Amino acid sequence: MAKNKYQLVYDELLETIRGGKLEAGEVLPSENVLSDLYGASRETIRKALNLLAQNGHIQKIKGKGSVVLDTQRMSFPVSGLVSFKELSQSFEAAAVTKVHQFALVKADDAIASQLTCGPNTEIWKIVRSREINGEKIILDKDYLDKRIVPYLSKEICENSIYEYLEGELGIKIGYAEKEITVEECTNEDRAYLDLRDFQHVVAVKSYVYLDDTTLFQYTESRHRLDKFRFVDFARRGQV
Amino acid sequence: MAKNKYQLVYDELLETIRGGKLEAGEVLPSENVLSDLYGASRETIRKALNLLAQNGHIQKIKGKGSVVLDTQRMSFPVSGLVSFKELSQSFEAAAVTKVHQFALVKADDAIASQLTCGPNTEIWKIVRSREINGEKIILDKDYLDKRIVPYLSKEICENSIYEYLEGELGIKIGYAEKEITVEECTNEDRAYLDLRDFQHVVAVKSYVYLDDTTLFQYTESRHRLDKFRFVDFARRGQV
DNA sequence: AAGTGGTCTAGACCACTAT
DNA sequence: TAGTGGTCTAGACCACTTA
Repeated sequence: MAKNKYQLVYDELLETIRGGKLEAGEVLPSENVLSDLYGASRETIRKALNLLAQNGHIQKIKGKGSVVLDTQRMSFPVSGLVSFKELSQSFEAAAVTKVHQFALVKADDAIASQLTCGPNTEIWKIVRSREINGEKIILDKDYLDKRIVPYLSKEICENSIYEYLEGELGIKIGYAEKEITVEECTNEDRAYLDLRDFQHVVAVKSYVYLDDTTLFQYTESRHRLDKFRFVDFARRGQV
Repeated sequence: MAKNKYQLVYDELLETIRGGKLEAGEVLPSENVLSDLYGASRETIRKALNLLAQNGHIQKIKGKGSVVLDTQRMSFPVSGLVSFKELSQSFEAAAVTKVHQFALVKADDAIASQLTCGPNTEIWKIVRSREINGEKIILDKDYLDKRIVPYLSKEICENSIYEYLEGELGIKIGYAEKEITVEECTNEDRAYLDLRDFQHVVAVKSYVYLDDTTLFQYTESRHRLDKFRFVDFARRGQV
């Protein structure tokens, strides 16, 4: 559970916002009031509020207060680091994962360059398709460094790999670099996806790092054009 | 100028990283050392370091220090809020902006719903194409609320609107919501862009807000498929 | 054991917004 | 003028890494 005081404040405030107890446009209690309310220093309260601001839930206005933003407008953010399982829960749609390939392979040149590891490094290779409302829409190709993930199974891949890594293995994921481009369909895309007559797919390539800056995963997620949507919340300056 | 102490520290540290004085993998001086160095309290130093971490320049590791990340790997980030002009400067390519439409119009229903303003509100409508290396690749359609931007000219649009808003008018942009999807080409796309025989474009829709949560701009940026690239840096937890 | 970053405090002064 | 958020300080204790 949230053992840090600022995370606790963050969670509770987010809940009151999400729960609709505060409408968009209303202001949160002032920092001093919250400070008394939670028995926390003002800086600790500010830490929680700044997190809410970063994630697009409030806007802090000098002299006024912390205004609640309309978070429904764009609905859920696909931004940041979220796994497919977390995503599909927002969908509320029937999502089915099918594992097409699951193997432990030696890194060839292509993989080695993506994971910046030596050739012959042992790598888990997983190919999965994601079916939503009866159509195979997304093709996920994952490569995981076995030195970091010693064990894996087909069953885990049918569920959520992230859930396993963070929950079971206690692996702490630090950050990721993502690139979104549009590429021509490959034969692999056509084999595993319901592509209709689209000539292109949206390719999302992710490099995932541990807390200690170790690169341990490369993922290529290929989406059918018409079903792709990416939402982002961005701030101009820094918080 | 950076009048805040933590911004000054941020700028200087970023410069030493960018300038190559620190290689990827090396560690910054510890927070206590930087604290002495800059004559600032440790919390102030931490504020600067957390900004560097958020923006993907360093990774802070407990017990070790602040490790410099390889920021070249993905090259420039298109993420966050950047205008086309800032972007094209990174390109180093010949970028030409052509203004196709520049007019003050009354909001019709379509625009009014995007800008959540009443009908008949006065809106600047600008349509521009962006040419890179001799090809018209991007079509930008901007709608700006005249109540916020009282004056605008074709010349300004040929340059950077953001530069004008922030520099000349002193408008403080707070945040933006962005959505990336793929759409079928319209006749407008075909008229203004060198589309070859692509059937789709990447559509980036942005809603831009002021510091005080006023929505004042809606922009639709339409990119030719093969030239689109979006790079993102994401952290799992919060900083 | 020494050094690192992570959390938290109690207080200060400032700039801005409301009235 | 009173209240708000923004910056900054000096100090404390903790968890973690390294030697």
